[in-house]
Amino acid sequence: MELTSPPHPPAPAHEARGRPLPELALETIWYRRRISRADLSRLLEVSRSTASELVSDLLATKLVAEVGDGPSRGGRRPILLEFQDEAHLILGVDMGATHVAVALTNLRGRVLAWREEAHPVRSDPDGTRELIVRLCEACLADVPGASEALLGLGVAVPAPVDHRDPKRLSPTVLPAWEGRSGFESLETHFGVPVFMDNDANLGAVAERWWGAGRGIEDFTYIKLATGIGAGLMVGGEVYRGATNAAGEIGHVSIDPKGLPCVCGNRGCLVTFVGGEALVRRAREGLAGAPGSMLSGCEITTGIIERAALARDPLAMQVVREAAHHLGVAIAGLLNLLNPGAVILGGSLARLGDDLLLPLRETVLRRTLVSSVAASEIRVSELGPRGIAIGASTLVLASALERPSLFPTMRD
Amino acid sequence: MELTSPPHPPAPAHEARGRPLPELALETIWYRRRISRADLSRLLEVSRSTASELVSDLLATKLVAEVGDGPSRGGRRPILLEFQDEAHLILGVDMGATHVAVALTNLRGRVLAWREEAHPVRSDPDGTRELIVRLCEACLADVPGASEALLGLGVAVPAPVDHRDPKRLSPTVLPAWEGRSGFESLETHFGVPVFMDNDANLGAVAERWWGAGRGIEDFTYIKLATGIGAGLMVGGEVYRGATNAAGEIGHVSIDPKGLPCVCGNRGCLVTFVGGEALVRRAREGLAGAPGSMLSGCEITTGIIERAALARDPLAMQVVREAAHHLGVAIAGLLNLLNPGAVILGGSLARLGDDLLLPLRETVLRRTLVSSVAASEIRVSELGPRGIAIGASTLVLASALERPSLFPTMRD
DNA sequence: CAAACTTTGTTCGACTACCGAACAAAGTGC
DNA sequence: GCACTTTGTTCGGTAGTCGAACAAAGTTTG
Repeated sequence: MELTSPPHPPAPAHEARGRPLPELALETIWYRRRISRADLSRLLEVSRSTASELVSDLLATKLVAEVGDGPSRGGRRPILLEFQDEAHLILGVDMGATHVAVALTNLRGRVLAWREEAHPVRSDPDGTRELIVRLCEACLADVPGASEALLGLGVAVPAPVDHRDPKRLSPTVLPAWEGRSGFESLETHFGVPVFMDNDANLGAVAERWWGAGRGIEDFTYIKLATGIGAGLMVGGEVYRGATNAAGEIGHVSIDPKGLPCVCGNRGCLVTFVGGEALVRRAREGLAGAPGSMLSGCEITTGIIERAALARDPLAMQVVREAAHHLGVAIAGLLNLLNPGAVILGGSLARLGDDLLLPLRETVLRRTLVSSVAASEIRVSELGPRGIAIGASTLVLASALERPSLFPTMRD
Repeated sequence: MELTSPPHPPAPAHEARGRPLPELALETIWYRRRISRADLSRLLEVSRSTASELVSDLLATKLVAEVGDGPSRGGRRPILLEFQDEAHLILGVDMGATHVAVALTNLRGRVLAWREEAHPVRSDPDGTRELIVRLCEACLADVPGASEALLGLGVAVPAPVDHRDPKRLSPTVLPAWEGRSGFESLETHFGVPVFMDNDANLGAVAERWWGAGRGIEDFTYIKLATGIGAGLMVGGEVYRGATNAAGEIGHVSIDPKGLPCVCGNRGCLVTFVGGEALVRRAREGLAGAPGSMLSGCEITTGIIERAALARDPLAMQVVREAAHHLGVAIAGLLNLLNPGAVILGGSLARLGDDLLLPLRETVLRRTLVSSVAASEIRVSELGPRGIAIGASTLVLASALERPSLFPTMRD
């Protein structure tokens, strides 16, 4: 039997099987997608009789089904078991600072329906909650029978949160929300559990399961948007720090004599690479770049990105500068955390090599050989849907870890 | 029954008991020091009959003994079981850049014998290995019967290491050692297993078990000596990164336009706060401080530290400047990692408040309120013996996790 | 002080999860 | 055609854990 990793995400811990066998069995079948009882018994290191017993329980839950015979390996042909990816559906909500997006996915992270809409999330909690419900229902309406199959709802919020308590919200970042998410209403409305986490953390989760972080235990995901936040993946789990505030890389100073930042520090990364900083630098550069695509319009980060993709010299110059500053911060990150990869997400990541090449150059000049050798700096593989997919994955991961969340495994 | 934490270190995971009960039982008795069968059954959440059975096995190993009756709580008085701290001894070796120190400890981290000696460790591998053996034997000779009771040997090395393979050593930091530790000879010489880890990591371990990091799951230990390194404690475990290079905080840049560093970067923390930087700053300041204790002698970091403790103005000025620079780096660390504490070790930590007060001032000015609120910056509680104690603790932790290391539990 | 109640620790029968051996079914290879 | 493999099931055995019952040694109440 081959033990090479199949596609996709976190392999169940093969070594010390700490958890109950039924859970490990379900997780392993999900992970391998198709597997025989014999292979399962070898992977879990239990006897074939035990594997058989476990499987017969799982068949009863309808999460696993027999799907015909596999190829013989010199003896009787194995009966293939397959995880039923469509047995349940999950709603993943990306609540950004200025927009809301919703993905309806199956149990393999595939997006079956998608909705997004601009909205002043920061200032309008009630309207945001209504919008979330509306977009969710629109997604559910796209897929017949979706409401009945719904397993749970995951929400990515642009603020530090205690992921164990989806009711509360940090009041310092979203003051209008008064410290309450109000997502209990989602729970009652859709009749399923609601999970919540920080957006950068969920970006990291999504990349780990389906994107550029597959197979990497320790990496850092950096979301480059209006603000800058990081999701730290440590040992395959999100690292949250002592008070859920880990990952605030935007307020790491890269120049102690730099401009003052709202946070009280000077020369924060966000004052060089944040949305407002990019707009400011573009404006400053307009005088020296008369023919630029950026002249004569209201400059936004979206416009700068588009102009850079169209190879506008001024926009590219702004991006290049930002990349160099980002490089200084990432060099420090590499020295301190020695991650297996750095994955860039957020809107700025769309620029690909225009961002990566100057960034890598700065990093190479500024790190110890040993630490950067194994480190790779990449852009997100999931693009703008990554955060919503991560929110959905949050529910999936919880369910695979604690299968009692599946209605058919509760009895 | 009270569930408040007794003194000391990592409590065994009470929740999901992932590991075999005999191991958890031993660990719990070690942790509580004295406990009855009834209390043990409640802590482990097993029946009293099972607890009784587990205990009778442990009594046979001599690691646990009955030590009379405890106070009644309204019924029959409990028989107290006590972990036998002196059942085995451990050697902890602190291999610094310029010295070797050895601690002989019991199973509670208490130092029973101590030796140290200056030595050019970097350039003389063979002499260092001989010196380690000599100091270890001297320690063993101090305690009657120590050799027979020896459980294992832990070594702290001043370089990144793969702690799972004590034979290899990073050749980039200690070139004369040619990538080999040669510690297999220690294994055969003393007839016990040898464990190895990086010195900053072991400083963190020691503080977590016995010092300023007790009860804190996530903290950062910073060793301030000739070089500057950090041990990152994440979820109660040392975080090593993808290639065992995590914690290189000395080469995090705090000023991108600063002096070039040997690592290729500019303005590394070590160029402001490292041993050579302190000496350089002291020399530069001599002209403006005619009566200083530092004039007229060969300046070393040790002398600067002593002068600062004696309140010499120039030395204090050098320390204050270093503290401010360190503060910039720590502010970044707090924003990025949000640790529950930052613990300063190494020789510079002896200065206590002279270092801490200016440091805290800089940090307060440079961090988000939320992240620093729960974070505390402290100095090591273990002092110069911390690293050796950490090396000993490495062995202790391994044995409590995998009790088959105890000879009496092997059969 | 006796009676009632608590707590501790042990004993013992029962249950559960898992294993290994044996076996039938269904393949491959010479 | 025959020997050998692999798969999946059946079934009796075993180790680990539990619960009930009990004796021993306390405390509290009247």
